[in-house]
Amino acid sequence: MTVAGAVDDDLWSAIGDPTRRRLLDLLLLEEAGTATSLSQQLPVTRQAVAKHLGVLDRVGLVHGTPAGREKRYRVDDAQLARAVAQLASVGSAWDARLRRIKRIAEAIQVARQD
Amino acid sequence: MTVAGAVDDDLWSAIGDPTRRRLLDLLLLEEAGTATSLSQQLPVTRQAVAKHLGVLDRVGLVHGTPAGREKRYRVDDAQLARAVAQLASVGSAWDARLRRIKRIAEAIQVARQD
DNA sequence: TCAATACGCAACCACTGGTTGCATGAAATT
DNA sequence: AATTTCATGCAACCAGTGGTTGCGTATTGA
Repeated sequence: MTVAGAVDDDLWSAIGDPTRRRLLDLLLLEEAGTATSLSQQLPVTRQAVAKHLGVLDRVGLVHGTPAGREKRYRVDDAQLARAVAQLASVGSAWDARLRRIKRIAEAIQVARQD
Repeated sequence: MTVAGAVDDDLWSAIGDPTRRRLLDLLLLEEAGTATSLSQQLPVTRQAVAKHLGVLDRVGLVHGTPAGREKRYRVDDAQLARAVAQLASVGSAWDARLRRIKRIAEAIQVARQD
């Protein structure tokens, strides 16, 4: 099994952006949020957040429902769980390869220094 | 502890690119490689690979040493282990939050469908 | 009714992943 | 020794994207 499958690429690129990660963070904390409410807790404009919510919505990690004059976004738990699983999968694959080359011992020690 | 710390962003952006992930993959498999040798196993040009190796080198995930007319790159095991650890950390943080909202049960089942 | 607020669209800028083209330097061949 | 080959590096260029500002529109509430 190859670590970097083409299927996961959109998911990765969605999760790969720091602003989008923080967005998911906020949505997990607050259960729901609009572009403007979220933008107030981030160092970017409302429009930037709106674009990000757009790509997250397109990938399915988030779902937005119009509520009057505002559009409320929520995390799609199943999709995020799926994403987390893929994260873990890539990580463990690399980990396994590092371990297989038997240089993992010192590597872990150095990695624990931060 | 916040999931998306500013410190990790360069590491994430390095790992976030699909081509760079595949590059790391290849380097883990073959122990070492040059821009040209790696580009032959990827659907991108040698120059693109060279640029990617440049950013991976700058972040420290990879290290290139000149050997005659070619420049041989190897993975930095410690750094990659560190990166994998951060991957896992973000994943488990999200996982914990999903779990804490107690909707995790069905989410996992749906996620297992692929 | 009218002001405030939340959204969407469009134009614009900077950066980045990708390309092609060319120049340079080391290796190998004759 | 001279030449050809091969790997690298640099520069220009293009497309996509994260970010901004500006404006128009619709819903809410005074």
